[in-house]
Amino acid sequence: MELIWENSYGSVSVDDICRKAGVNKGSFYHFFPSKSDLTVAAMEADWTNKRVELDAIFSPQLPPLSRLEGYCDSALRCQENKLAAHGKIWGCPMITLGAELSTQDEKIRIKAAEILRRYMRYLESAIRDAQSEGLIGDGNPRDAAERVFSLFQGAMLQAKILNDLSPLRDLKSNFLRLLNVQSESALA
Amino acid sequence: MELIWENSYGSVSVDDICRKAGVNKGSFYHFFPSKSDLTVAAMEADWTNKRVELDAIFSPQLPPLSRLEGYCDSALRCQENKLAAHGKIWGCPMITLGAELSTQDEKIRIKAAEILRRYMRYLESAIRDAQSEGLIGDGNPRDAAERVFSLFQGAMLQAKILNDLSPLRDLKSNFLRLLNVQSESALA
DNA sequence: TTTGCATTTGACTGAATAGTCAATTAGCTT
DNA sequence: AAGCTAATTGACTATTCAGTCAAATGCAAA
Repeated sequence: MELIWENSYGSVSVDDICRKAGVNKGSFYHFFPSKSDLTVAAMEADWTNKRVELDAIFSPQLPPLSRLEGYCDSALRCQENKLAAHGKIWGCPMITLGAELSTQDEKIRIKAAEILRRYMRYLESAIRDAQSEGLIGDGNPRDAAERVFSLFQGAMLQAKILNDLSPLRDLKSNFLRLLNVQSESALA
Repeated sequence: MELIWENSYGSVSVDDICRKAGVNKGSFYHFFPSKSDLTVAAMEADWTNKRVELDAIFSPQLPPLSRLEGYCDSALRCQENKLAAHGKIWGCPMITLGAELSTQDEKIRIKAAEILRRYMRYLESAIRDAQSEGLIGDGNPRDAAERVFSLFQGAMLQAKILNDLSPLRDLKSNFLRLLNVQSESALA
């Protein structure tokens, strides 16, 4: 996952993966029928790791808008680290894989779509809670989550391509704009 | 450009490109030092083509919010065509290339960033005109263009990965939400 | 200790890869 | 027609690629 995330699916060879994993090629193909299948498995494993952090960020114990704020902060921190360590913004691995392979590899596309939907579920639930507290405007929370996530993904990608974190810094206030925030104080 | 857009940079070989162009490999390398350089040239050529259409969509003769609407419509139509013809949503070629190669190929990253900035200039000017007519809220129009474009890119990518046009259908109203539209009638 | 299966090994294949090059051809200028 | 340069040709290299396989090893249960 690290190799593919840092570079790209197309530029990473099975030999590269085996070298990094300290494994022979025969072992690789003993467990995975193809590079594509390994990638799907790596995507799922990445989700399993990430989930722990996300469950904490989106804990229902936290005020709903703080959850969204925490999510933006964590994304910014993550990319700050990549930039500091490697000089490059890596973006979101699911999006990167999806952008590269959605037209070519249906299994990878489906897995990316599946995981993105899981991400959106966190947003949806935070939005629903925020609505019930009267913090933001009404409307289908799933649609709202979808558009907030679009903005998030887009900002992430823009940051990657411009190699500049600023699109990620304004994310918090742009989320609220998109959610018809009820009082300006929520922005504080 | 077509090959790379439909597939990906990594999956298209110089041989593929030569075959499609009806050209020998020697000729290719007579004009371009590498596949990467050809890609940069193809990106610029793609912009030159696209520009004609964009100049029409964003004509200052049109009401500013109609320009944004026209842009959303044209993006939707474009992806509808790809879906109908090839069964897949192709997304935006600059974003696709940028997502795949920004960490690996600096020349391509810079060209993608340059062209994305040109796109944003259309948005910025429409937003500034809309502000001066009192149609939308004030605020730095460049920042507003950046966030509208983030949403646009994100929706495009989400459509590609989900292989479903619906994120593109709500784009128009989500633009306005992001721009603090002054009257609901602007949504009509 | 023996049986049996899961895992590991590393050499191997055949195809594809980016890029080279000397020789040929085309087309323009004088 | 002669001369010159730009463009074209296609065979060539050396490397890398995904994927295979028969043989060897590890390991756990009986």
